[in-house]
Amino acid sequence: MKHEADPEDAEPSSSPQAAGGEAVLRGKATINDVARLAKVSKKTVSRVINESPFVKQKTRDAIKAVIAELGFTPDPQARALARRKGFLIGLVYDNPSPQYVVNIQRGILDALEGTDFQLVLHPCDRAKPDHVARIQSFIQQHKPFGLILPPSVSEDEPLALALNEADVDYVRIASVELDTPSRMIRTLDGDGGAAAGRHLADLGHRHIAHIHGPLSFRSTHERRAGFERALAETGLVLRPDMAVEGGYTFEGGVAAAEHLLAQSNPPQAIFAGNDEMATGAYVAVRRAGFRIPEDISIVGFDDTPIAGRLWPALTTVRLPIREMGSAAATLLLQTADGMTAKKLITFSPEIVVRGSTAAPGTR
Amino acid sequence: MKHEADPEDAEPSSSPQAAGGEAVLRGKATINDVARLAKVSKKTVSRVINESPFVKQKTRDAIKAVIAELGFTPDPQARALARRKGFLIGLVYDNPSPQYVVNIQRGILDALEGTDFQLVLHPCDRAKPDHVARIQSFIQQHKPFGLILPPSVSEDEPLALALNEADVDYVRIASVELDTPSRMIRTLDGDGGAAAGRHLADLGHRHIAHIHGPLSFRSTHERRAGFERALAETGLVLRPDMAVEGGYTFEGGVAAAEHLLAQSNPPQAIFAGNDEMATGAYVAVRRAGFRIPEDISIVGFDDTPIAGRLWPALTTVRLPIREMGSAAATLLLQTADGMTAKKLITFSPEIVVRGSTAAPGTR
DNA sequence: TTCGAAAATGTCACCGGTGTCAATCCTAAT
DNA sequence: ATTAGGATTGACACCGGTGACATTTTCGAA
Repeated sequence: MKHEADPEDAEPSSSPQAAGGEAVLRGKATINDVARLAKVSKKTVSRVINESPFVKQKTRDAIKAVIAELGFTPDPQARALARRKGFLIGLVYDNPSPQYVVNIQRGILDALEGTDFQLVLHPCDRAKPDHVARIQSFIQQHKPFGLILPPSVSEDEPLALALNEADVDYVRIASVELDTPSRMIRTLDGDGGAAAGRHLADLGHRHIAHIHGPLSFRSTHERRAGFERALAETGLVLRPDMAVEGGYTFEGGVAAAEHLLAQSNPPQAIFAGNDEMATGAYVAVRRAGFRIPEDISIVGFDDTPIAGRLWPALTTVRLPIREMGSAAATLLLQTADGMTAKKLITFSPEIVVRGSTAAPGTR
Repeated sequence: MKHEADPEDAEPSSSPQAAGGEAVLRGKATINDVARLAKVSKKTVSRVINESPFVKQKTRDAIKAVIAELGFTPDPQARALARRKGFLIGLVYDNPSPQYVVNIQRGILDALEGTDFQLVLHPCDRAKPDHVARIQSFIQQHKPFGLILPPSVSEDEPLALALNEADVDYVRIASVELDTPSRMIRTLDGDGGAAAGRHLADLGHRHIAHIHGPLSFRSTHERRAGFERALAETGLVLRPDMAVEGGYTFEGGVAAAEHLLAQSNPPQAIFAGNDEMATGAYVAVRRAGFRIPEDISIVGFDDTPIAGRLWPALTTVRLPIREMGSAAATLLLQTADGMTAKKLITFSPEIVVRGSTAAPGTR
C-alpha cells in the first residue's frame, strides 16, 4: 500500500532531522546504507553488529553512531539465510495443563524481550510414532536457534538423542537427572513432595493418602518419593492401598479420591500429585459428604490459579514455572557468551499453605 | 557436528536408493538440485513450488516427481528474504485468561498444521504508550505473514489503523462490528448473554443480578445488552443496583458478589460476565453462608475448564474458542486463494447447563 | 503454410546479510 | 629506518529463493 520511492543518490551526509526522526518508523535502512554512510565495507558493519572483537574502537563507535542515526536493525531473515541458523526459539511441548504452558511461555518471552529472538510454538504428541521425525523436520526446515523442552517432552530420551545429532541447541526442564546430558533446568520435585508430607504430618495427620500421576512421568516418582521420605521421618508409612493413580487429570483425581473414600477406613488427608487431581478430590470428597478441611485435608501440587479460586483455597506446592521458563531461555541464549559448559539451574518448590488443610478433626 | 562433504559432480541420474531413502532425513536438497535433476531452470521449479498456473502439466509433474524423490522443501528463510514477507503468523494478545490464550493458540496451530507457517507469540500491554510502536517494529523486523488479534487487542482501533498502514494482513476476533474494516471472526456475545438471561428467567428467577466486565471491553456491553434483552422478554428489568462491575477477574468477582449480597434484598441469581468472576462469586456466596444453587444460582460465561471443576459445576455460556482460532488462521491464510474480499465468520455461543443453577428455592 | 498472441520457460540481478581469505595498517622489535 | 607478525578491513562469492523482463514454444486463426 506504500509506494514511497525516494532517490538513492544523496546519501553523503544524512538529512539531519529526517533520518533521525523517521528512522524508527520506516525499517528501510540496510547494512549497505550503514556501510556507505560510515564509509566502511559492509563486512565491517557486520562485524560490529555481531560484536566481533576485531574492530578498532574508533571504527566501532563511528559505525554505531550511524546505526543509531539510521535506526538500522539487521534483517533476521537475511541473517538466518547467511548463517545457516535462524532466530526462532521453539517451545516443544506436550503438556495437558494450559496453566503450565502459558507460564512457561511467559517466562520464555520475558527472557526473549529485547532480543532478536522469537518464540514459536511446536506442540507435539508423544504418542504418535513419527513425533521425533516431525520435530526433526521442523528443525531442518526452520533451523531454529534452539529448543526448550518442558516435561514431559524433556524426558523423551530418543528425542534427546535425535536432537544431539541434529544441529540445535536445547534446554530441558525436568525434575530428575536425565540420561542424555544437556543443559537443563532442574526442579526438585522431591523436596516439594517432602514439604507436603511434612506439612500434613506436622498438622497431626497419621492416616494419609496419595494420588499420584502417571507412572510414565518421572515427576510422579519424584514427588511420591519425597512425600514418603517426609512421612518416614515422622515414623509414618504410605500404605500401598492409600496410593492411587489419578493420571494428572481432573477426572482421574475424582475417580482416585472416590476409590480412596470407598475404603473401609478412608484417609484423613490426601496429597494429590498436582492441582488438577486435587481439584478432582474436592469434588469426590464433597459428593461423599465430607467437609474440607474439617473432615479431610487436601494438598495439591503446582499452585495453578485454580488453587486460589477453590473454596476453601487449596494448600499446594508451588513451582516457579514462569521463572523456570525464563531461566531456560536465558540458558539457551548464553551459548555464545563465553562458557560452553553445559549448565544446570535448580529450582526448589515451596509449600503454599491455604485453607484446605487443618489438623484432623473429631470424626 | 556433521561434516559430510559429498562431491557435486555426479547428479545426472540420482542415486536410486540413497536419494529416496535419506532424502527425508537430511534437508540438504535445494531448488538448484531440483532444477538440475529436472533439467529446467530454478525459476520454473519456483513456479511449481508456488503453484503458478503458467507451467505445463507435464513439466509440473516431472518437477514434482524430482521434488518428491529428493524430499526437497523450500527454505523459509530464503523465501522470506526474496519476497519481502515471512512465514510467521503473529498472535498479538493481551488477555488475562490463560485458558483463552491456550485455546486460541491450539486453534491456530490446528489450522497451521501441514502448512509452512509458524505461530509466534507476541504478547503486548495495551496500557503502555508505545505498544503500537512495538508491534510496528515487530512487523518491520520480522515481516510476519499476518497477525491474529483476539480481544481485547482486536478492539484497539489505533492499532488497526497502524496495521492498515503497515504491510501486514490481519484477522481480528471480536464480539462486535469494529470501526476499521478488516477480516474478522465475530462472536455473538449478545446471544450468549441472552441465553443466560432466558435460562434464569425460565427457571423462575425474578430477582437477578449481573456482574459485568470492564466498561472498556466491548464484550462487556454486548453480554449485558443481550442479557437485559432476554430479561425484558419476560417482563423483567435489571435494576441498576443489581449490576456491578467485576473487572473480569476473580478478585473482582468476589468483591462484586459481596457487594450484591450485602444489599438489603440480595439476588436469587447472578449472571457473571465470565467464569473468572463467577468463580469469585462462588467464594463470596459461600462465605456469606448461602448454598449454590439452592439459595443462589450462578451463571458464568466462557466455559473455561474451571467451570467443570467447581462444585457444583458451573452453568456457563460456551464460546468455541479453539475453533475460532482455527477459523482466524484459515481466514488469514486464504489470502492468495482467490477471493480477496474481506470476509467474516460468525460464531454463536451456547449455554451449557450444569449444577450451579436451579429454580429459586424457599429462602 | 504463415503469423501473432498467449503460454511456457529462461536469464539475471537482487533480497540483506555472512564466510573465506586476501590486503592493508600498525606497532614493537631489530 | 626496516621489518615481521598481529590487528583491522575489504573484496567477493554465496545462502536459497523470487521479481522483472526477455526469449522461446505452442497453437489456433487467417
